[in-house]
Amino acid sequence: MEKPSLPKGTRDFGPSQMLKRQYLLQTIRTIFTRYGFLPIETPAMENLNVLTGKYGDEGDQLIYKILNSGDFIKDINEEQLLEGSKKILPKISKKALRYDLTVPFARHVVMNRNEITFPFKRYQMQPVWRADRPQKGRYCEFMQCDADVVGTDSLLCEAEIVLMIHEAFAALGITDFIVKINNRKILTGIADAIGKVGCETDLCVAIDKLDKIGQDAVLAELRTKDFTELQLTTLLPIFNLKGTHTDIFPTLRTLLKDSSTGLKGIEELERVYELIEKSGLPNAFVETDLTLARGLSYYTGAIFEVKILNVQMGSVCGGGRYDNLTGVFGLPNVSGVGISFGIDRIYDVMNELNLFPSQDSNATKLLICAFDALTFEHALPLVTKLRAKGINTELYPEPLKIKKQLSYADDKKIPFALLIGEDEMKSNIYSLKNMITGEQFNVNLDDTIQKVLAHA
RNA sequence: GUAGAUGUAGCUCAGCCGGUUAGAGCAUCGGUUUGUGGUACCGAGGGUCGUGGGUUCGAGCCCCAUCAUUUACCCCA
Repeated sequence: MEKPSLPKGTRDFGPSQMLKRQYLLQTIRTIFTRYGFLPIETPAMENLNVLTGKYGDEGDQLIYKILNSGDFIKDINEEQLLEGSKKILPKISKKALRYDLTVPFARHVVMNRNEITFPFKRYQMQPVWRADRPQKGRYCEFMQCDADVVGTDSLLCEAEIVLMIHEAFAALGITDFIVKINNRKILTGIADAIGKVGCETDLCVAIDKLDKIGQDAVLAELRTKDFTELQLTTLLPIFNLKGTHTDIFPTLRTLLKDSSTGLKGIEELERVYELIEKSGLPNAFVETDLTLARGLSYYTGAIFEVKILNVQMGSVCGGGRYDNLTGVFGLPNVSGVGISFGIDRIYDVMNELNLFPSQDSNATKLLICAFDALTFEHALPLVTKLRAKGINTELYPEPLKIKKQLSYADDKKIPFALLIGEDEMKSNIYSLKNMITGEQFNVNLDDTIQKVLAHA
């Protein structure tokens, strides 16, 4: 006998988990809809070349590739094998599981450009797959909830993303969170300003560790990446930029005065702050974090990440603006910006903080217990009538011992049981048992309907 | 890729210095109660101690290997 098992980083969801997940998804869906986003879905798999090259080298490594059907190795000779897996990959795999929802969305936009009215706002809630090493809050299969708008440069979209995040977390009861915001143009500007054009990634990776390993260790790491002492000295003031955006931006503007890209980034961020404030959210939980870089290589403007405070968990939301994602598929000048809620992490956090409301109201309300075959038949039309009244009703599928049937009701937390024996069948007066209080009433069908509905 | 931790009943875990027949709680099933659950009491089933080798008179315990799980780093939602 083989023992069943699950691939690592994947999970089953039982009924109680699913009810909570659906609540979470529904809450976010409602808010996306309120902001004018409409749903689409795309296939679990994409052609491999659609996905590769969009996420950076690390990202490409983590894409699950699907082997070609049939004899996938038939066109490979020994010589090619020796060239290594990277070379033969395109020969043995043409498809892959999607790594995020943004790239498939860009692909969808390009393919449907003639039907789509721009700006196009869509949301998408589907699983994605990453061949990562699982650990706390990290899974190989997880659900993302994306809202993106493409076809406009307007910074209102960035501002509305921040508003949506606030509204979503408020609806979920999460109050201690912070939206970290940055702009890739500022990062480019910083690299320009110290004369390391194009090295913003190395820079960010190092700066990001400032809190963890300290300034000296960061400088040491940068030296190994060929940063000169002069460049590091120029960089130093940037390390100390702390406080609100109004504190940071004047200094930053001076530091980046020679980089037109950097200045543009500052200007954009300032406008986003202004729009958020004018939309009526003056005390937004937003913080400019110059060390925020984000690995996905397609971002070009604003970048976001949301951290929940007081909980040990990586970021639960991420997103940003991408100017050229549709461009790589042949549709230039369509800028997009979006946000992705990582609902598996949000689920874990809400569970930890006990924020899920009871989901009992979604489950069965009434269990009908028949004592024997005859009363079982009698119960059949009753079930239909009760269901027609909108009451979630079950008839225990076999007329077993009442003990057994009530145990089932208790186990499933069904609040009412309707007992039907010979006497009840003859009189049409049934015993309705309240499973919570233990009280029992003699009722007809109408009373049953009323009592059960009243309980809800 | 790097480093650590852990694998004992369906689940969570005890198991002393290496010593006789490997335990508990929960869960499951049965009974006390053949028309009444959740509480209580009684009882039952359930184990190749991850796997393979080694040391030893003797291994759940020590050593080696291997597999699996998990945590942290990197990176990410």
